[in-house]
Amino acid sequence: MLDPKLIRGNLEEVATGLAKRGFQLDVELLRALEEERKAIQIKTENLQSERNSRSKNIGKAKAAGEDIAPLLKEVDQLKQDLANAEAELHQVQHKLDDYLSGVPNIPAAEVPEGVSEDDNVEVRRWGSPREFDFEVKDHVDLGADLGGLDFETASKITGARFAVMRGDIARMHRALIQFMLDTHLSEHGYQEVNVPYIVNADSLFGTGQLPKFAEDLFKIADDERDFFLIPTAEVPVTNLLRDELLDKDASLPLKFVAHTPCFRSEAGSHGRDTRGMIRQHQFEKVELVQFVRPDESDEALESLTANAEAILQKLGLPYRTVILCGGDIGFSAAKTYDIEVWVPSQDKYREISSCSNFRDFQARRLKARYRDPETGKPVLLHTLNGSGLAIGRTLLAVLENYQQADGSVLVPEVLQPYMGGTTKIGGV
RNA sequence: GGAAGGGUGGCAGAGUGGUUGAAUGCACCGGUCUUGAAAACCGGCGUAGGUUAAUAGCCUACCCAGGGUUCAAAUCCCUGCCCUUCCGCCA
Repeated sequence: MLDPKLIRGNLEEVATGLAKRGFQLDVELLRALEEERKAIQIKTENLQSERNSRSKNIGKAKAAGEDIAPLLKEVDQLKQDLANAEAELHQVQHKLDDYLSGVPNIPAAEVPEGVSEDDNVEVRRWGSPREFDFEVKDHVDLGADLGGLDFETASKITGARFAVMRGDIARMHRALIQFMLDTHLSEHGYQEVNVPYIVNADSLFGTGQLPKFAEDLFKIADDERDFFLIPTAEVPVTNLLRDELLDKDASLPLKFVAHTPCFRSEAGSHGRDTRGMIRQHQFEKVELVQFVRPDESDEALESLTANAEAILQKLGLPYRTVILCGGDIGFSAAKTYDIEVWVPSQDKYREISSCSNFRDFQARRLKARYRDPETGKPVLLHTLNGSGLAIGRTLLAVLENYQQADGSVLVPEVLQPYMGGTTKIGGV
């Protein structure tokens, strides 16, 4: 959520900022609603004030043993007027809230102009794609030949966009999780958390998935409760601080790492990436989340992104990092770097991590604050998160980049300790 | 699933219809005292919204949430959520 005061006082500037991401702010609607709100609120509060003072007088009169009947008569009309005014005020406020909760974050100044992912700008590249002297297989064929990746059985058990992993591939999948967690823990200073995979609507509102993106989520069928499967650990982890006010001596930044499954309905993605592990309804992810002071979030995004990139470097996987253009940036984000890993079978880089600075956009929805040691006043935190990394896509990248002519796959050195010293999957 | 008891400020914990945004203690901030610290004493100390040039005043809201009763609700009624204890079941 944007700061209502900012919008009120800088309508045109806000509209211009949002235009960069292709969002057209309804300036006229906001101006009208705001004008209405102001008038009704003042009226309502005046009536409330009058009710309060009259009620106090009645109390005093009664205590003094006076006849209060005439006083009650006086206040009769007031009661009705107040009820009307309050109802009217609620209505306007709901209209404003409904509209504002659907307004996305303003892109940062350095976010490039553009309308689609084609306009994203590469900021750096690491490693160089390997030259293969044989015909590369994609991970689906590799996995099938190795007997460790099975999409047919998964579709029997559940349906499309699920996978069964077996043997060394399942083990490598688990090894990747452990390796990433350990690296972020011991080298990057994150604290491990284990969180619920089912969340309520308030949590999803806090991080921005609701109210606009309900169709991307799996909702649990339950008459009594509004529960959803998490689309990313960002939701439960960022909501750790919902409705919290950190003590002024709280140590910031707070850096959390969590491993969770993620569930996405992939509505609107029909026909895209239907083959293989790229786009599944269920996948696992190691997620990085930071809560920082407002003046430190720009720098925090750089280090968080570097933390995610470090995983790819240790795994020896070539990648590039792009900054998302205005048209491609997510609803809640002010600035996002995507990290894209080299996928040999597709001869291109594919997203494996998305690292974003949300500034105070999520924190305002969440009411996640800390007490400024200088002023003693509550201040909204800045939130950031990024995949560090998506496990399925990392597995896919390892399989394809480390494949050998005989169909076997070498195990990256850093994973070997997590696989009982195994150096190769398949082959002889 | 059955039974009972609870949700009040950063924390603990009073308060059952009226001048209570809320006693008291702890914590915290400022001051006095002290060589310094502690103790003691004095003062301050919630959040959000509105108005405003103002982080000055003033007004409003908030005692889990949402409704209701009333001139007036932390206090009474209803619904929901959450927590605790006991029993049952269960990984």
